[in-house]
Amino acid sequence: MEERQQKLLKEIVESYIKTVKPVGSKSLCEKLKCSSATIRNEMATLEEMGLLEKNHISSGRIPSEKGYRYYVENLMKPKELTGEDVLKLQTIFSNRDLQLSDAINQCVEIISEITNYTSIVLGKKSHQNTLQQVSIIPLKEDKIVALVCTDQGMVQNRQFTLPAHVRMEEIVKTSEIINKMLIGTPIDEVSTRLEYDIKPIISKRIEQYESVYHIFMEAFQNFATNMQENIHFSGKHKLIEKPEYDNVEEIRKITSKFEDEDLIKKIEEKKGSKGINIYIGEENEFDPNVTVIKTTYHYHGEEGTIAIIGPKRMEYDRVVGLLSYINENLNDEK
Amino acid sequence: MEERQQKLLKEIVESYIKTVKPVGSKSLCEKLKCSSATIRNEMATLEEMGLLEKNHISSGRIPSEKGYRYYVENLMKPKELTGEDVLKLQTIFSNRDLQLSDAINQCVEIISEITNYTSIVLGKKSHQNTLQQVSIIPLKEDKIVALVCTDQGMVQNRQFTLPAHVRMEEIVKTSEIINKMLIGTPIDEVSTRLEYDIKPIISKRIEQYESVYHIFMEAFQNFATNMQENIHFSGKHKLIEKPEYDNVEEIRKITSKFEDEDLIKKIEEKKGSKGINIYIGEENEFDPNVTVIKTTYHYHGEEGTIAIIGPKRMEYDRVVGLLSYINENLNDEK
DNA sequence: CCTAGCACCTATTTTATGCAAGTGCTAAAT
DNA sequence: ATTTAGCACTTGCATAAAATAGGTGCTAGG
Repeated sequence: MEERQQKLLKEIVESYIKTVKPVGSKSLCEKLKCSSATIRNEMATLEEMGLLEKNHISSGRIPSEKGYRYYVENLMKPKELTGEDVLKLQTIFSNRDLQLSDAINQCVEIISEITNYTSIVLGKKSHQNTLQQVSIIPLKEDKIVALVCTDQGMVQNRQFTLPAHVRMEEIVKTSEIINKMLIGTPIDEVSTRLEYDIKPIISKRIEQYESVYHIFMEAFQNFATNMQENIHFSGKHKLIEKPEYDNVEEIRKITSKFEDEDLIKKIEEKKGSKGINIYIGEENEFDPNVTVIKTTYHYHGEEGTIAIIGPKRMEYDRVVGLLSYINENLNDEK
Repeated sequence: MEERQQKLLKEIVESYIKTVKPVGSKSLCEKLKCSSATIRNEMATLEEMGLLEKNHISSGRIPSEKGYRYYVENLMKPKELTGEDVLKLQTIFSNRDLQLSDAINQCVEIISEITNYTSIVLGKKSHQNTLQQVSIIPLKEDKIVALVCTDQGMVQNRQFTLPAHVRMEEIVKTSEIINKMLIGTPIDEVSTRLEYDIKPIISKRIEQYESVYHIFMEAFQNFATNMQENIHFSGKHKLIEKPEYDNVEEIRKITSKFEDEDLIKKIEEKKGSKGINIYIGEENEFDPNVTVIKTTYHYHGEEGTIAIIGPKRMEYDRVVGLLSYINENLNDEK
């Protein structure tokens, strides 16, 4: 592609991102140092290539999805974060006493605030966590709380009512056995080890071992579930405040989608490459009118996805810059 | 107020709730067994009383806020729940192993589903909980997790990095002292007791007692904070799908409000009477175009508010019926 | 290869018009 | 003293017609 065409495309994309108005040939004369007629010719060829679109036969051009993609891959320069923004993020990252999950959640709030788009963190998993301790706390009546804590300090708890004939001591004894044998086991292998290592042992010593086994089994499964179901949004309203959302139906549609957890999870499931992934319009499965930019973090035993949702005319340079920074700072080097 | 006027108001309110269309005099002839002219006369007097309004000089009447209030207080009969709905709610209430908070959250989902309005649970507090156990779990390096568990099985945890010169044994010893002395203390008194009972003791035995004291202090404050900040929404989209939300600005406004936690909390703070409280339009501080109906629950040591947000033409009879049921079933008798 | 000029499109805004729904008032009926 | 019928009048809404603005494509000349 010729250089002037590239420059033209770049100008059109950036102008449209800024103004949301189809861009006409006249407005670019100065920047490209040629007449509107010349620009119209070039525009026509860019349109033939599928990089530009017209709303109606005679209004300015807007970038097509293919146009955005070309822009993202060839023309855009990620923007460096401002010192101010870096500072905001660093204060979160460096707060060592903040539970990691909370830190990430706060991080997403900041992202939404500085980008002005909707952002999500989701799919938190903890499979690099290992078991640190199981605790049983007896309550009154036949109730207990079972706690699971990992080496990274994640804690989940679940309440149980003891089945008839199961005595407290048996539960406690089992928890001690688990603590003796399974500490250091990756958290997502615990269920398996529980079945193959622990069950045979307690079956010899405990009468109602099936019930006891089930309690611990559920406690660990609860851990896995709670970890994965976590979806944290920030700035839902930012998206619908963009001027492209100028009709009621469209807003309702997107608002419903925000509440559809299964759909949100699709954002996470879509496998991309390392680093930053960009899904423009039809490329993403969430909504054909938005762009999703996401990255993953693997940090202190927790992993998850951070995604930003904005209109297709997203400020790619700023968002990519920001997510790159986060991606670099939130990944343990191997 | 004359009986016929009451009946007229009732019909108008109920018709408007159903159809969202201003109701004209003709449409009510049959129900009231008189001519449209008579009805027009009565309407005029109801309007003078401030119970009805007109959009423009000549379109049917709609109820004013005062009209809704009169309806709610004098004309409406709360609707009994259907057996089906009762069943749905009972399955939640009767699941004894569900953490109460989770049960309430699920409850709110159901409420939103069966009413088709937005619902919230908020302001969960735990001041009837008493301390059951404090646990310290050491992690690698100088990190620890401090756990607080109440007699009702609520658990909160917080991670700390030990300050220099503070040894693990000192923390553990302190936690033992707390467990010996403070078990059974109402959870919101623990901070005070920590200062007046525990601090003097450890100051004699532990060198860096100020640091140790601070860790536990923070752990308990963390408990209080986490308990109170909890806001759980369900069905945000239900409200904006109502036909009165037919313009973009209005939808954006309400969506922003949904994300404003301080504003949401005002719903809880507004003190009302026991039982069900109804705030119509200007009467609530959330948004003058909606009605908020709320009730509180005090159940197994947890208390909080459940609120339903809908348009002013809310189906008061159904919602009040539902919330009454919940109010009855979710309050320990004194 | 670039540019000026002009005919031509199409969306948007403005203006005009007719129609539907409902009211208020007056006068007659009960 | 109420209730009702009749009618003039008001307003909103929908539809159509006209004017406007922004921009294009093409042609011809530099």
